[in-house]
Amino acid sequence: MLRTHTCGELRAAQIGLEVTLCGWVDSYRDHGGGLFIDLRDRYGKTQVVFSPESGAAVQEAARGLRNEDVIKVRGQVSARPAGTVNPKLITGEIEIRCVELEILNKCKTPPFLPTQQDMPGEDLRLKHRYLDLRRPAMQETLMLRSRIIKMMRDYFEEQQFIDVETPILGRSTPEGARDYLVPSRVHHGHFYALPQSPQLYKQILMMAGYDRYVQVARCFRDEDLRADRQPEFTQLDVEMAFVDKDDVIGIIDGLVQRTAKELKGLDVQLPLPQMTYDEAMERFGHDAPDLRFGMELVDATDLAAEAEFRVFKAVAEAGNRVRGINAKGAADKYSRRLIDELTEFVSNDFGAKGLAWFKCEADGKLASPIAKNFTEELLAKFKDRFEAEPGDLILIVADKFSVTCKALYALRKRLAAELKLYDPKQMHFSWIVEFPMFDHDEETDRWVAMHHPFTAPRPQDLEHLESDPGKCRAVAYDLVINGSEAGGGTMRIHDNKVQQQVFGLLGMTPEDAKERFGFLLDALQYGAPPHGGIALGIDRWVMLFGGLDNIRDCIAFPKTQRAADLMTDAPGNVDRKQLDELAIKILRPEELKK
RNA sequence: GGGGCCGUAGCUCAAUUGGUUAGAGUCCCGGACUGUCGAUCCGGAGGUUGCGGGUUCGAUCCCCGUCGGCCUCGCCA
Repeated sequence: MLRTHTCGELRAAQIGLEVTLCGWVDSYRDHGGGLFIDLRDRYGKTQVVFSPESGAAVQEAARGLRNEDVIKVRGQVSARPAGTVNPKLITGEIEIRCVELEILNKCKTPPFLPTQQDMPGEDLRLKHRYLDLRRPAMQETLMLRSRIIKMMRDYFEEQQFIDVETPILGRSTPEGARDYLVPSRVHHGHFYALPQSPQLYKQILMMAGYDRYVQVARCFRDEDLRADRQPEFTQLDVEMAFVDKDDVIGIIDGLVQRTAKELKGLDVQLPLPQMTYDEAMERFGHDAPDLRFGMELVDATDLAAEAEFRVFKAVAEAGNRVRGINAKGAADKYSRRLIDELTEFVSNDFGAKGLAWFKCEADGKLASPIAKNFTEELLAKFKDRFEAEPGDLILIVADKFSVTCKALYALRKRLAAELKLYDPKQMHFSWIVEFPMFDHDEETDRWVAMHHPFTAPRPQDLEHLESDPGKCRAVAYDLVINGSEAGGGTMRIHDNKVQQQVFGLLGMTPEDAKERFGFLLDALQYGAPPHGGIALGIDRWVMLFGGLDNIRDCIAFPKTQRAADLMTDAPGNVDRKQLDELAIKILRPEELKK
């Protein structure tokens, strides 16, 4: 070891000890006579003093030190003179009187300092990630990530789970997300796909008798990125046999409780609350609602039908919905101009044709540009329905159910943030259950699996699997933390016939199904136990428990929105020779258009 | 593929209605200073205003294109 201690460990108790520290120069203060260095490593900072006692040569060398130089210092741990103790540093009672200095690596003037107040641009941070990762905030996040993963591993090991690794090079299954493909050198024209998740492998493991499986699994999806989405991400993948959904939920409940306690000191009451998908859509317009605050969606379709207001009436008569939210006390905070902004917001991105609004005046009456289309009596009914009080702002969207969901969900989320309806430090955990088995794809007029094609329908819904797929509910459950999908799972089909039936509903011929999933259909006939599981998004857990709003800050080497790594410049060109081995030819853009 | 925001000194930002020599803090360089901890003080260096084109007497500012970063819709079984 080059060092005897870290920069975060020395205290008054070690005064008098001769120590050697290594680290980065965090800052330097040259006073001519004496010179001070804060030496930094991931454990903390320690002040190093260079004075005439250090010797002329050492002091001279110290004078040349600059930020981010990597040095080794030897010296005695000393009490700081009275009045110079620094309470901001955990090591602030002591300092090292340096007698020997070695510069291990001189740092060029860096493009930015890990210690600077103003955050540098994200492109620069990603390009020089080694500098960015030196920032204490990044180091804390990666240490938190490490703790979370360890906690998960410990927890599942205690419960007799076995960690099994599954292949990274697999077979493409064109359902779901776009695959990352890897060309085969041995089989020209054939490709591996990187796993979107280890789904089928873990199911096969259940059939193989490994009835409690866990893996920290890297997953790949070639889709566009978002603040909370990376093309490669990490899941805690779990699968269990001879269980029902309550067993899986129970296991995860326990993990949530322990994590919240150990990381946040929060006492989470179990079982975590559960809400059905239908209820969530009705009350919040989304399958991952943020339950840290109220402002629920209110239905007023029946009242809208009574109005002389054509927009409302037409929507109600067409069987669509008129719904809204009541932003308590927000009437004064939203001027006409700001409401116009909200209108633009819901119409540009969420397909709403407009945003109707009422302000509840001091006299308790609802005021609005559209109020003249309503009788006094009807306005009073709206007021009651939305439980409006003076100062409240009611915002209403009239449209297809799905549009009201999207627009009001977005509006609710935005207003809650703007009105500070929740404490950002607060955490809320819940389950959304009983998702639909299928979504109807308008474009292709086909049923598509809402979760994945291996999801088991509820036993009571088996009968209308064929007759009314849209009504069929799955044994599915999503873990929602603060309005973010933090995990999702299902019980799986363990019956060959049901699995074939579902494949059929998804538009696969028996031949298609055999070609793509023959191994699964086979395995289901050789002793497949009832099983189910879940996958937790580890990056998102880190984000949520770390109070961060960006998944890139939870990952050591993330990709930009265009899926590039600015440090290594991946993806990059490859040699002609490599392509030849793979029998791959790159088309020019104009050739591709054909 | 669509919508939006941003790009000015190494870094973080400013620059009046389109106007004359593009500024500040920090970093960097030189100097001063015996207790600082966002050290202080003095001096200095540092600019293809992302790139290309256009409008104009004149463009950091307006227009078009392009590159890059971010947010978002679609997409994400």
